Amino acid sequence: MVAGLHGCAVQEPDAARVAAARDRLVTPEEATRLAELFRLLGDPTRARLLYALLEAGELCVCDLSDAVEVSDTAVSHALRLLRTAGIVAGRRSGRMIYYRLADAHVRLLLDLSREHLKETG
Amino acid sequence: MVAGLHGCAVQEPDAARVAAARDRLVTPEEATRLAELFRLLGDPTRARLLYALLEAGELCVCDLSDAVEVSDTAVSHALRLLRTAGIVAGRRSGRMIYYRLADAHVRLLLDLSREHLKETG
DNA sequence: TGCACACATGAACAGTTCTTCAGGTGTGGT
DNA sequence: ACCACACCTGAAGAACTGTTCATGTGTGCA
Repeated sequence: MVAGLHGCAVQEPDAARVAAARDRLVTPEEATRLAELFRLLGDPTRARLLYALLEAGELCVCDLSDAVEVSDTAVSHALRLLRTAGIVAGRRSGRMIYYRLADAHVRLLLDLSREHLKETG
Repeated sequence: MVAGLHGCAVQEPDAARVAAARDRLVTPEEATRLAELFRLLGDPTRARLLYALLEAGELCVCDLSDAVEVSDTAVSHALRLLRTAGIVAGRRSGRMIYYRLADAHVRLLLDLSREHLKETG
């Protein structure tokens, strides 16, 4: 029995590790879902919105538009994606809608990511 | 003095919070850099590669290609981006190159992100 | 030296993404 | 009732992204 259909010829010693990497804890579907989460954080406009909310706690769309220096339309589109994903939530007060971070884990990710700046310069 | 050039008409009570959100800790440039980091994690293939490395510690390209079920060429392209960003590093051994996570913060982010799965279902 | 394997790289193409523009909803003031 | 404001939404176009295909580099083996 020679090598299988896929991958490199050396399979005996690494098969166990490959299996471990594939089966344990994070399934392909889960990794894809987490990638989706990271993808939402991986846009300059959305990231700046989120960090602004992390600092300020709660801001309306026009304040966000002002803080991030992006058109209110673009902010609205960005917030819709974040809202749909449950990352932010809005609260209407008069004509304004105040947005806040709505996911504790995302808050932790944002906090933790700031540490990255100090090291990588 | 009426409202400024930008944003909503209500500016007095929120000006301080907007300023805080803009000035404190995370600058626009930093947020953009962090977005770039998240963007790299925000692709299914790259995310699966990273979680595989998180589990297995060290894997060669063909093992990764097998584990993630993506062509070795696609893996190579993905690894190049991650390598350039300092997220992974390669070690040559014979004809194979073994990759590993090279950034402690990214490792933390990946670990922390897994918690997200438990809550959001 | 020659071949096979593991991996890298460049070009090209399909799919996706983000912004802007134009128009729509809902709320408050007069 | 009307208008202005804060915000939302759909369509459209430019820019970007990720994969595949074809080819190139480097290592080990005979």
